[in-house]
Amino acid sequence: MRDALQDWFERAARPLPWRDGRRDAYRTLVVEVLSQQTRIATVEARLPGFLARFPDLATLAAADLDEVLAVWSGLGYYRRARALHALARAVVADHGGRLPREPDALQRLPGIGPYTATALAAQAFGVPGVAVDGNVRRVGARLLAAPDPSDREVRSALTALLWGDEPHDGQGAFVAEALVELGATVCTPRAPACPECPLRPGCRGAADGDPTRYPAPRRRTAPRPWTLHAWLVVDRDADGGAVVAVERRADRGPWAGLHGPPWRDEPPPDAEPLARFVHRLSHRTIDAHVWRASAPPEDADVRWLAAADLAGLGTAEIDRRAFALVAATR
DNA sequence: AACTCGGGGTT
DNA sequence: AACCCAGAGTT
Repeated sequence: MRDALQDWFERAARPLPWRDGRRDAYRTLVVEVLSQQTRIATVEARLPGFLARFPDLATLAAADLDEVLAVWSGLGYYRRARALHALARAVVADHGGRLPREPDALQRLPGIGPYTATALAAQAFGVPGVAVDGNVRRVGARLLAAPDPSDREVRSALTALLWGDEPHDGQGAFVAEALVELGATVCTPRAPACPECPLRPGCRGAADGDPTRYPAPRRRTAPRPWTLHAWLVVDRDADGGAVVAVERRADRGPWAGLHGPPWRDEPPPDAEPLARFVHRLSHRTIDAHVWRASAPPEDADVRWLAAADLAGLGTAEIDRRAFALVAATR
């Protein structure tokens, strides 16, 4: 079965930019962290910019956190950027500047969980294993015809199917990546292409006739409503150019450490409404109001920046949407 | 085990 | 409007 998977992978895998034969550990790390809960098309688009600014682990470790957040702007889950920066510093401090090879050691680093540790060890260092992400969880659930198997059950079933017992060193470095690829391109959520699947002979879900019954849809907590008011304060600097009040958020909470206009639970007094939009997060539905205020909130510690300077800051999408209205204040 | 944390593509 | 994305960290 492992040979069938390998044949399929070599024939059908998407030609992603990082599948070029170079298995540079740092680049693989960056790809994996960027890929967490993020579509591959987005990773393809943003990887070059990240690597241009932080071409190696030492450069990343030496950078300021704010520079990393700036490059991460718009990607979401900004904790990943903080963790990746902390990881680079930890590897320099504790591992001589080289990533450890073993999954257990990798998982002790910031931002590296069970999936990324296994995937990174496999792709960067050839350590065979089954990395269970959302794609592989679906492959495993269908293989077992199980509505909600644990990650351990999925790993165990796939290990048994592909190796018989334990992963063999040297013969399965491709497996982790191939299983994810299979879930992403063949064993898709709504319309799996079972005739193309190298694992079909062992798949109970396909044998039962409707593999899309597995896994059962995840119960999600409904997004809670949240109302926020942006205090957009536009002033003139000494040269008459427009400058806007910018606040850096605290280091915890949503959009930690990113820059935006001051956002508060209450609108500014005597303010002119500029816009209102809905901004959706996975667990929040934000009713965002943007006001032109005459002054920042009293508790705000703001910097005054021209529009051109905003590009170099770490900002979230909701901030960009508010700042885009500065032009409307003329 | 349930929440938090982004933003957007697919169907 | 669901559903989910090459998940990890915290409570």
